[in-house]
Amino acid sequence: MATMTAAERREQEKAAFDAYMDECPTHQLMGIIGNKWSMLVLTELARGTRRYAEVSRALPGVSAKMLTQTLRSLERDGLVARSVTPSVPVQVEYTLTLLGERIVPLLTSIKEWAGRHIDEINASRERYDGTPERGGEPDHTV
Amino acid sequence: MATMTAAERREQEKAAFDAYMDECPTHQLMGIIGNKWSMLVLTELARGTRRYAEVSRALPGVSAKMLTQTLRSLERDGLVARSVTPSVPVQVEYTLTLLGERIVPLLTSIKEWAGRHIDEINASRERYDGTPERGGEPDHTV
DNA sequence: CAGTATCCGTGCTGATACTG
DNA sequence: CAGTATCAGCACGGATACTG
Repeated sequence: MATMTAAERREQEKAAFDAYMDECPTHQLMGIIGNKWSMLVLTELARGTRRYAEVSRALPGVSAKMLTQTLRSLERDGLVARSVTPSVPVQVEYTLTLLGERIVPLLTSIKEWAGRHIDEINASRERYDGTPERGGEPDHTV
Repeated sequence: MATMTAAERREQEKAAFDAYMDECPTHQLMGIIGNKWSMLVLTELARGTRRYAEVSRALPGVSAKMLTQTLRSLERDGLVARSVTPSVPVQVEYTLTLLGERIVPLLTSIKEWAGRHIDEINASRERYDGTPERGGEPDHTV
């Protein structure tokens, strides 16, 4: 059983790593909040219960498809609760669940870090993008 | 100038929102750490300076292309520093910058939250995926 | 109002092959 | 060793049209 080439070993390691990645809680969490609209929707719902159209209005860039998809996803993950009132035009309300409220502080942390450091990141990007042809520039601007 | 249809108003709001989104620090940050390998690479480098092949070995699932791309991206964002030693086979080392080290606690927060709540999320997903056909089930399981 | 259905472009991601 | 280059798949996201 120890008869295994290095290539086979690598294969196995990779497969194991892939399996690990699929189960990696962090990676799963990033899949949840890493997409374009989740954080925005969560942030809006953190302000209070909202109806579908209210969320839509708060996020002028979102299409109906993406909003529904995001909301469904968050509902499936147990972060958002959906309740339907069967009135004449049906009324659907979205609220943060307990779990959903528990993620808000984390979102706030992320937003705060972003706010505090994004300037530095953008400065770095400009340096990286803008100075490839002028190699002599000293780093005193940093 | 106030002559504007509701549709035009919406158009403008949407354009403004899109512009806002592009500059939104949080959204930018998610673009940085939200992709597949950034957090893993950052985490590995948080353990210490690593050479290209060392990072590659630590992350058996990553292809050379993606590793280079991720590393370049992080370098551009000023989170990682790349230093080349022109020895016979060139030696390239990657280290976290000061800014890179400042993001580590945030990454840790994310990982901790994920670790503490992923079970609940997965339970919710199983409930959501597994009970569509049995509608009569009361909610006492929640 | 609150969605669903469909089509489609872009970009992220990866496999493979090649290089100084 | 540390990449680069090219090709290809597919999921993400969006525009548009339609529905109970």
